[in-house]
Amino acid sequence: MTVRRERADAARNREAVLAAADALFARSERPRGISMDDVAAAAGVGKGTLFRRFGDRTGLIRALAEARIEPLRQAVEAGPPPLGPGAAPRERALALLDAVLEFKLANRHLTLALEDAGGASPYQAGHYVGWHATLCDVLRELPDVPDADYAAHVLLAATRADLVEHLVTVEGLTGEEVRRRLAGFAAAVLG
Amino acid sequence: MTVRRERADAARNREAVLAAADALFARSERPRGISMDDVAAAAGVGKGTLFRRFGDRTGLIRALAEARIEPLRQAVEAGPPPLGPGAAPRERALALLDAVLEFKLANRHLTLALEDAGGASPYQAGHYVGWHATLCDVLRELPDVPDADYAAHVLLAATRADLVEHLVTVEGLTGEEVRRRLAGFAAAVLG
DNA sequence: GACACAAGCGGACTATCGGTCCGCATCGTA
DNA sequence: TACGATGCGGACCGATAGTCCGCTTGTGTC
Repeated sequence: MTVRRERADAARNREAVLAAADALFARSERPRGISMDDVAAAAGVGKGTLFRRFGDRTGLIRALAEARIEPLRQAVEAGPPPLGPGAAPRERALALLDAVLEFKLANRHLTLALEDAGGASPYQAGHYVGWHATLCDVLRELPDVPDADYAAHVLLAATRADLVEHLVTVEGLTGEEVRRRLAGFAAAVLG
Repeated sequence: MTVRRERADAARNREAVLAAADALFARSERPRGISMDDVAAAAGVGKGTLFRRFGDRTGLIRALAEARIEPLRQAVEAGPPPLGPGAAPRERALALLDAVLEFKLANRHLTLALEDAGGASPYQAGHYVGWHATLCDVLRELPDVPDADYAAHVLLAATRADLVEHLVTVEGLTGEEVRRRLAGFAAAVLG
């Protein structure tokens, strides 16, 4: 069983595509406005390369998001409290929600593209399932929250990309204000 | 100023299109899978007729939804309590949320199509703005809810079509169970 | 270094879909 | 019946996701 190493040019192209797509999505207001041709051209590769590597448009966006989310996932799974394990339930729940919101604020366009992606339910994406699971676990330890599963869904729904986008661009809030509001709301829910 | 009456054939076609689209969206699991050609064919009209009447795909879906939502809007604006004006704030808020959720449950595929529609933010749609405004007004009268504007957004986010869809099809809840959960959560938030 | 073969590349090509356009049919009216 | 306005329909267009296959390039072997 020899491990097939990735060819050097393939690795180079993968990086080029991810970097180009990242820049493109970060710059654009409307995710749907960026075509796969755009990404291929910006990365200086052929379209075939894109699709062989990432399967389809959704796959590309997911790969992009997954790379960005990874540090957060690590921090939640094995980082120091209050985000990592070991913190008091209430503090950890608040820290998780704030971290998720902060991530979405920092990557607005990308998360918008991700939650928009191709009609696939955002509720089945790996990162969402992970966040929901840990939030559930934590909420179950709080006596004031009767229905942890549902409460976790709703609290995470408060961080949805298009809601955040609306609060920032239409209602004119700053990122900090949105974070304060979520913190206040969540604190009330957690009792 | 003579009022230009709608021509008889135009009215007939409009009804045919709405009925056909309604049936098509109700039947299909994935809104994106239904093309304008499908609707035109099912209604027995040409594509041009569709677009002249409704502008674009989003316009058609909105027209469809608007017709369905109208009774709910009426009931909220001028119906009897607890949904209509005059009820105690807490009861009215709970009634509104339940009514919205019930609507989305009864029109799952249509609301899914609506919130998906063409990259347009669901937060700027007329019905959402209306629901949010009344919910805000009502919440402001409750001392236990500090940030009415944001709380209204989050509570309405708890009724989002794709979340409801996920709870029903993936987590296997019944509509009644979802309603109970929302009611429990909202009751806790309202104090 | 030369060779052979697998892995990867790229961009022309296809299918589909939203949306437009315009010659023709139909309606309402005098 | 005749006529102008309104509406119809489907051929057509441009864009875009995704496929395909002949060619190139990297890599392990002698």
